[in-house]
Amino acid sequence: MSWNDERVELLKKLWSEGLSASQIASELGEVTRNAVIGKVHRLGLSGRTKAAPAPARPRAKGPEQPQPQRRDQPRPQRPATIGNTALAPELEDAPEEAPAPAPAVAPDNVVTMTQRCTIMNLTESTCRWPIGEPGTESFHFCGGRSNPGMPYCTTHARIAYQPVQDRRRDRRLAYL
DNA sequence: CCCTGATTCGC
DNA sequence: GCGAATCAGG
Repeated sequence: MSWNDERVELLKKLWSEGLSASQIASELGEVTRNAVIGKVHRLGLSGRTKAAPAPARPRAKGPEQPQPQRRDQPRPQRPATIGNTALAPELEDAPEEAPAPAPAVAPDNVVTMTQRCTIMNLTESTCRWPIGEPGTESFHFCGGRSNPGMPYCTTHARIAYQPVQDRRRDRRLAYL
């Protein structure tokens, strides 16, 4: 696959949004993060503004060369939810430790729309129920419509916020 | 060890 | 131009 206009555009967009090269690579598909970084530099949009933690590395190997390039300016703080971190909403005590999308007790809501939300598609109104192994390519979020004030859709909220008394007794845990 | 981005250089 | 390899760091 090559860098057609669409892909370059998406690259620019995502990069400017503060996503990491690997995240962008995953999103684009069929490219490695190296490819993304290389392209980013070629496009001249490196260093999304940032302090200057890395002054300038001449690289240990090979003959040294003058480095005309510069890339340091104050960086604007990345969006709150980046890096494969975060996303665990702090619920008082609901999810315990195993948020298991349990198909066990089939929810009446059969139409749990799984829109395959990636991290960047999450908004205030999208269900943040994690699906898959965090950190892997297939990992995504439910993406259904969340209820006001709640990070999950109705179906997943029911699983996450189980009534105290119910929580006590058995619930078979089943991961997706 | 996981991850970042940066740089070089053979292709 | 492309991107793997490599580097420097968190």
